[in-house]
Amino acid sequence: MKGLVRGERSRRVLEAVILEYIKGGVPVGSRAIAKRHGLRVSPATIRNVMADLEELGLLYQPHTSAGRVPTELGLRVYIDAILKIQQLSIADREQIRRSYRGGVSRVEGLLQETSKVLSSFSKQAGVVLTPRLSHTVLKRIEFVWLRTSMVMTILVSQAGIVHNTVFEIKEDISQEELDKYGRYLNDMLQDLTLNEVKARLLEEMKKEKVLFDSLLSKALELSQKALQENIENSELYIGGRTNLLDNPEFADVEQMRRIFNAFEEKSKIIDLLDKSMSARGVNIFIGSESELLDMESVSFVTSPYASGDEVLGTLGVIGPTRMDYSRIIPLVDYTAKLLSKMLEDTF
Amino acid sequence: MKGLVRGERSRRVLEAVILEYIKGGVPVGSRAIAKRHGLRVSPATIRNVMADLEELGLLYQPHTSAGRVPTELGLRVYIDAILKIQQLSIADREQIRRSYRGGVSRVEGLLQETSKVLSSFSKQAGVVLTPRLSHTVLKRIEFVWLRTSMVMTILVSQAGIVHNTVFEIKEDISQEELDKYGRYLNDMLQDLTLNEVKARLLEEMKKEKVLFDSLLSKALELSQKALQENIENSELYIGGRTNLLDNPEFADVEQMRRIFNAFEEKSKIIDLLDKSMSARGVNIFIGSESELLDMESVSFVTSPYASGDEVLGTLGVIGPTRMDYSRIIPLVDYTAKLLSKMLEDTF
DNA sequence: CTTGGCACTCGATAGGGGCGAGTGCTAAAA
DNA sequence: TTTTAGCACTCGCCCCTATCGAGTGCCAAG
Repeated sequence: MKGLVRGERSRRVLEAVILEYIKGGVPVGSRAIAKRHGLRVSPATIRNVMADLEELGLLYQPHTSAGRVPTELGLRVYIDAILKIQQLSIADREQIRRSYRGGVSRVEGLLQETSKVLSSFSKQAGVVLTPRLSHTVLKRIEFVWLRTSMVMTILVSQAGIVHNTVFEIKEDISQEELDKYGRYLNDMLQDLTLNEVKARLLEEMKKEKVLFDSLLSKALELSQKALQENIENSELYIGGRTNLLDNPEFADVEQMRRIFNAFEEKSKIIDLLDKSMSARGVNIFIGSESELLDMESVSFVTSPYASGDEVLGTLGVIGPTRMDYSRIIPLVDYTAKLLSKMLEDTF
Repeated sequence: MKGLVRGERSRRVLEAVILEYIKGGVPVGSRAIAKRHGLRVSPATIRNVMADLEELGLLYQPHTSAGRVPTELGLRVYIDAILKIQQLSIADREQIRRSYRGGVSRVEGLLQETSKVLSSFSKQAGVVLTPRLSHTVLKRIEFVWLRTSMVMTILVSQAGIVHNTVFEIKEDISQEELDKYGRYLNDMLQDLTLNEVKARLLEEMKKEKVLFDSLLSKALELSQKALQENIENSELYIGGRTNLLDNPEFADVEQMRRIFNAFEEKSKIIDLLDKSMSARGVNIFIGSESELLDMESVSFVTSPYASGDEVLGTLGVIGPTRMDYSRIIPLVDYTAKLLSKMLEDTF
């Protein structure tokens, strides 16, 4: 990939085109580049270089007499080989931390706040994927009697996420009895991940068939039911959708509709974020790379966040391919680390 | 209000203009009305009537040589005095009920699903306001030890809504102890509304000062903390935002941005829905009536929903003032009743 | 290899003309 | 008195054309 752009000058020109394009959003011409960016050559020379870059597929012209616009590949090369990722400035970091003042008293709130921080600092949309229950450690399970034969189960994960499910049971069970099951299960299942819990339950149920211990058996049955529903859910917080409306490339309504549909649908975005959960550090998807087909001009910058060793979820920024990567990449990186730290400190 | 439109014919014409306008979204002319709508008079006559209606402020002309468009007042008169609200068809009702199949296992899910149902049947945005905790009956309170000095409180309301708060306490308390407090409080507080609970706690704390029963005192202190944060929260589920993009009146981006900002902000919409919570039956806010200033061309159709006698929250449809009230009003009405029934049956 | 010059391309913008939907008014008909 | 037909008029919309200018590619000279 790095070999794609040979000369130092080519690289400078590519960078210049991209910077100008990110700033202005319109195709950039040779003159503009020759003037700014201190390349001490004439526009004509720039034009030659640009023609080369176009041949390589890094730039393209919307029409014959227009300036150049970077292609996805061009952006990719820029990000991988040219952009030097800087630290976020002290001032920015301070300001981000300040956004969290006022104390956040629920993980859900913390995550939601994070999506807002991401959006307001990037001027794009911010997203935060909540931990998938199946990978997190169970902290507590609780049964609540609602009405005859209806029981609610509440699961609390190590990270402080609370899930609940309501379901019907064949015969009524009193709250006292439910409490007993709860105590029993809490002793047995604490500090296992939900996937382990599931396995453990199956195991115990087998034994149980032999022992006919009805307390245990009922407890197992209950928790089994509760787990079925809860384990694969994952929520997505989205902040600053409206920021996207300010991007001139989405003035065309059709494009806009696609993105907002994806926001509403969520599942596609969740899938994408899920993928980047296993990667370490910041991940970037430019335009069609995300394979969210029909999302040509949208980029994602994502990073997983964790608590201790346990990777919990992913957060990121969604914006037009033409976004200020040099600022957003460090932003996402820092925010992920900060969130990780906050989760660690609290839970 | 009813007196505003005297003649039977005036009324018919107003109705005709509104129906045509709702259908087409463009100013409607005298010819169109004379042709359809079986008023057996000439366009010229219609024009005279229209001129009268315009003088009354029920219609207006965007410009001299255009047709007429209903004003907010015109819509108001139409809804209050002309529109006969019909029942939703059996087929529609059946289909709505069917949308809820597949079992909904959490109230949150049920409410969210309802916002989707509202949006997909209205082709507009659907909203559902979750019960405000302060008015609902407490079903259960639970404390979970997270780490040294950090405790999570989980509140379950009668209606099956689960809230949680995390807070720091001065000295560490073991899970066993927390359980004890929980049991104690559950006995004491069950079946009071959270407002009553709050009052009760204060009362007990006074006694407590005298008795120096440290179990009770700590329990009270804990729950006090938990309540502070939780009691006034109210969430808003919004479904089908993108439906609004299809309305030609929002082709202009500025208008769109305002609405989506309100969706993001939420608090304004929550306030509005809150207001209509005390009203009985369907409530309609046309354009500026909502006093969500800068929301001129947006209407709300809302209705409270309940479980038993207890009014829990509000749901509704948000769309352009030009929406099909004759369909949406019964839709909102039916959905509110259906949701009420489902909540009642489950919790 | 670089540069200035130059012809050329093509989108964006503005102006002008015609079209047609719809009006208000008037005078005749009911 | 009310309704209707007729008619002149208004004005947004659409299409066409002309103009403008940013930016290009190419060529020949440095």
